[in-house]
Amino acid sequence: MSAKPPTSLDVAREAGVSQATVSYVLNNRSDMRISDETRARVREAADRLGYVPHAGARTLRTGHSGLVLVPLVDIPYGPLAVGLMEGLDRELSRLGYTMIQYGARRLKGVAAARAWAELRPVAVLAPADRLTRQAVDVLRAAGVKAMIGIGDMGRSSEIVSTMTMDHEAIGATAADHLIARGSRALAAVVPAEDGLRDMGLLRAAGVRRVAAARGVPYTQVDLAFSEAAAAAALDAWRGAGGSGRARAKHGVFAYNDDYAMLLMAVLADNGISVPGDVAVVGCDDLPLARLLRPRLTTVRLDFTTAPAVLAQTVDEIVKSGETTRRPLALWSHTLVERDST
Amino acid sequence: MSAKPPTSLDVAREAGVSQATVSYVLNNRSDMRISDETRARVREAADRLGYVPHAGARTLRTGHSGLVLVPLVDIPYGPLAVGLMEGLDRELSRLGYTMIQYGARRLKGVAAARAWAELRPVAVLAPADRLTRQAVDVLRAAGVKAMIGIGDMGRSSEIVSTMTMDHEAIGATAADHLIARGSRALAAVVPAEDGLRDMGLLRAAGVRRVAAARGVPYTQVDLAFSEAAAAAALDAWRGAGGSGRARAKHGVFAYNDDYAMLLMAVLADNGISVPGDVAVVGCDDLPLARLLRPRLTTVRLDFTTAPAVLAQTVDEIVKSGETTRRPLALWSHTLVERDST
DNA sequence: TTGTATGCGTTATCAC
DNA sequence: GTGATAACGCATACAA
Repeated sequence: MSAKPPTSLDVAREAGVSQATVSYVLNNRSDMRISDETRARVREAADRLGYVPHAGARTLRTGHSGLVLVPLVDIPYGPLAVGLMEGLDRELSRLGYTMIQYGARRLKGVAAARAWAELRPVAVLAPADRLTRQAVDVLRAAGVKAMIGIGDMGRSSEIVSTMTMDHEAIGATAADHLIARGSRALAAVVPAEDGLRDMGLLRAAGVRRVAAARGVPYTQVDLAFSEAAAAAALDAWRGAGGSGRARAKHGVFAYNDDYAMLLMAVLADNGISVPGDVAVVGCDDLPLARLLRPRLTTVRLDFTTAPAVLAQTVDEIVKSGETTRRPLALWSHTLVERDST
Repeated sequence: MSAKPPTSLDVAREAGVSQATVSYVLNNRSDMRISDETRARVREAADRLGYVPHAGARTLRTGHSGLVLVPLVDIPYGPLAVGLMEGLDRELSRLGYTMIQYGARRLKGVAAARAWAELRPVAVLAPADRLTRQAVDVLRAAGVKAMIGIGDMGRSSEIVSTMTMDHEAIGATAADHLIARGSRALAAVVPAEDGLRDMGLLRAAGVRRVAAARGVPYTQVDLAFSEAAAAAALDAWRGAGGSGRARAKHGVFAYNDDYAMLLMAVLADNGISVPGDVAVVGCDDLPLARLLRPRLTTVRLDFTTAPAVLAQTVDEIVKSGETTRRPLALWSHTLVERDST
């Protein structure tokens, strides 16, 4: 029933001027001297008609969309990721870009990249493992200027600039603290979940490194997120002489706060005292984890500077056309000591 | 450094055919009889050049973008919301639409609607309170066919089809269960947070209604998400004769699992036994909440059918051009009894 | 200071 | 079966 959306030509007719004048006025082009009276007439006409410019047409004409595509689909959603996205959106729009989340979940591999390329974004911020050689070629051929990988696990950093997370350092920080608080045997939880396992291994490597340097025994605990799995892991650990006669106080880095909560629930069920028998460190500083008793010592990740730096980086790469790869370390971490260590 | 992206004309030249033939082949138009050999040549040429069609140009020509805009920015992110979005993305792409998240956070009110309208989406699924009369006018004028509000709180359902949540029923379910488990005094937590308060009031209304029907006293507990606030609320409640000499067993519906965890932490700190002295019911069935001891009884929300129905509804409205408003009740809830009641 | 004309990449209407 | 051509809405070089 609704008529077709008004175009700039409609506005021109309504205001009694030419289409070009409408464009000049609505884009605030100061190099074209336009009388204030004409400006007012155009603006009023546009308002009256409810005119909204057609982004596709503008993109076609100008050759750039200002779109920044952020197809972060299967990242672990939580307060941290949401905060990062919100900040990024804010900073990018401040620089004149339009941030859009478009996953194209159904498409795998290079097909997904093609779907992204159809929108002719000026930049793509995607999980690093999605930016394969082929995907990057497709995107670059489609005119994408800046491509930044998020959450590098090592390999893909060869291809594009990547926002790395030094997971090993996180594990090391936790391990250092555990030893400082008296642990004489260390363990690290590695999640069994597909998307988390790689990060878990890196964090565990940090724990192992510290354990080796300090000369304390180290155990890797592969763990699915269920009470049953945790209980089984605990039994196995006890069977191996865990907190038994060895008498060495154990320290566990639980990968993150979720796993730490799982662990502490099972430890409590089995009458193992925290931090008396076992000390536990989480990661993320989730609001919920502070409600644990004892309160959870955790590694807090700080992304506050990331959005601004990331947006700035995108802008620079877009404007300079540079193709060099930068490593981006945009976060810091702090150990927050509470009662579980 | 990179040359401009290849166009369908480039593909035509490469394949030695006309531009129109390229379009026919790449769009699989069966009404035009094209020799298999030509088809193959075109496809190969497109692949070789890394040709990707220009979405903006296609939108301009065809008059429709296939874009479904989902500017859900400040909804409470959690496993539920993420699952809903993932399902919606899947179902919409199955129907040939392209789901995009674009918040335009910086823009308020009708300015945000204008930003959405620039993309000429075919449908917009937005928080119901953002789809004001004015915003709807802007979008409709820009050719948006279907507009669906998400998370109605009552008022805006007058304007567009809205996916409602019967929050009152959730509260009532919790209250019924609490009474069945022996509670003789009910309370409902209402979050102090801006985005949650309205929902909290609706859920609390359900508790109040059941309390009145069953003739048990009812208390509304306004609560910010902090241990200090919860401790203060507990003191106030005790001062008012809470679980003291009245001896009536109390049941609390804590709004959701997060607040339930807050509550149970503070109750434990004060030596109040759950469910002995106070029974607690949460909502959402968060994985983490199962780790509580005692395990948390909760109201599980089931959105499994929502994505398919929502996508189907969008498709029907788009294709029929209907403007009637439908109420959409796309979820169900179940009480999951555990140990806290 | 304002208007005219052209082209961006695509699809669709017509001839051939 | 295939190819030339127009039109979508906008921005801009150029003419007036």
